[in-house]
Amino acid sequence: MKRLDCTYCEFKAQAAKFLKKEDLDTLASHCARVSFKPGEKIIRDGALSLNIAYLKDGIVKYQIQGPVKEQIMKIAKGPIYIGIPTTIGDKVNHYSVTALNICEVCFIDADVFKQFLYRNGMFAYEIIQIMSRNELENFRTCVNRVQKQVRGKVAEALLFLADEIFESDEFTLPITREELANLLDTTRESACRIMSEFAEAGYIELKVRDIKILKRDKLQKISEVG
DNA sequence: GCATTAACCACAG
DNA sequence: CTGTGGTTAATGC
Repeated sequence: MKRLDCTYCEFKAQAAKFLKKEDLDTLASHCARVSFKPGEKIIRDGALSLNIAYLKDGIVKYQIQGPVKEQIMKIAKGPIYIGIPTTIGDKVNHYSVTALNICEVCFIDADVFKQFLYRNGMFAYEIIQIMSRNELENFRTCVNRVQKQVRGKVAEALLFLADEIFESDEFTLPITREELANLLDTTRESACRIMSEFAEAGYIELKVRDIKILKRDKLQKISEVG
């Protein structure tokens, strides 16, 4: 197995910058790096979790089993921690995380991770900050999902993908229409229709999965107003 | 009433 | 898996 060197990892988390050399060595020896292909599950709902998953690179979707069907919670991109709540919060995973493209993941021994939290205040603070921001964002997306109209949600999602995930106004949708609809709490038909509508209006260029944002200001407006 | 929004159904590439 | 069209129910003037 290839030896890891966390000290010089270019995908290192912000929090890990507060770890000393010896801690990083400890981290390296209690950490496994795994590569995932699109569609593979990095975190499996219901499975025992003894490691904190850190997504070094790649795009993933979070999904959770609801009373009716599996729900996509969000799309996110590395480098980020993807498994803190599910590993610290319980022994068993409460959600799944699936790779949408090639993903590089480090699985950190949960006990080692906890030791860092206990002993290193700066490290712990960084983690708390990440968790706090996540919660704020969750509140935000929660109201948006409930109060925005579908048109606004689609516009928002397209801008989110362009700005946060691909950092480009031209990108390929990493999920099906069905999944996008699920993420936005609507139906495939509505999502399809609204995207066609945007294309018709010249706000975007649409070639099935390939999307190009042409009138960002219009989408911004629609996203805000609903 | 009338318009708008969005889900549901059906069907064709 | 996508894209559309028709229908229907709910909601707001």
